Amino acid sequence: MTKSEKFDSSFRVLAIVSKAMSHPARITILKYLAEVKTCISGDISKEIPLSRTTVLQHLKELKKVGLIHGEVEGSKVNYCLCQKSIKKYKGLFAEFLGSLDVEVVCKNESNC
Amino acid sequence: MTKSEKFDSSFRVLAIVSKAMSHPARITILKYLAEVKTCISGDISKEIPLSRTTVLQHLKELKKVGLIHGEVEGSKVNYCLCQKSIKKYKGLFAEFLGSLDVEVVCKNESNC
DNA sequence: AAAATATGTCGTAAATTTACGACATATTTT
DNA sequence: AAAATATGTCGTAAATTTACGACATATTTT
Repeated sequence: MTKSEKFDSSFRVLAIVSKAMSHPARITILKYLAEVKTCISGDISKEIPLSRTTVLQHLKELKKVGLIHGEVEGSKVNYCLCQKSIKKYKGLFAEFLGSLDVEVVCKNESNC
Repeated sequence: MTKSEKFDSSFRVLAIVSKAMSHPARITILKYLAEVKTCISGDISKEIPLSRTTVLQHLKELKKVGLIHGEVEGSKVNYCLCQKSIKKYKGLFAEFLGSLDVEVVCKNESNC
């Protein structure tokens, strides 16, 4: 259904990244990773009010778009922010939202 | 289920805006509105490869978070970008993604 | 070795999202 | 007034997302 090769490729990328950030748990995880400034164990269900499996699921979503990456170390997996993609996505969002910042002329001038 | 008062309020806002931008059709609509620099009829299904009702549905999503707003004018509705919220959200994203830009110290230094 | 810890894998229920068609209604056009 | 145009409202199917629990397995600890 959402077989959207119908849409512009760069728009699809933007949509995919947005989707990765479209859940408060995932935003919380990203922020947490930035705050502790280190890699965390995959089991951060103590920090997030969700079960371990659900948190794992969210970590997988973030990993899928490259916002984080995980390194296996013995019996645990350390997840870290991926600075490279974060910078890239920051640029993408700034560019896109910036491109929306234009003077719009409407008949009815009650702009919002 | 996603009764997430569990999460920080500002994180929830970010998630809601991200969700609004998480579909290529909606990104396309926003970009189109910026390009034509005017208000468009609710029926832009000629520009978007989706049916009229589906496009309407997407317009509603964008309206819900305030990225666009529609003005009824006779038998038609003109949708416009809402500069106010676009600027606000641009700031939010820049601030959030900027806050993720920190030096992360991991044991295994293969940062991405 | 046994217990504890950390993950991984499945399956599943409930909620949402996405995409449309069928109608109904209101407004313009001709 | 009739036809055309622009929306609005419903209902629905199929796909996805979200949240968990039950087990299985691998690795550390004790």
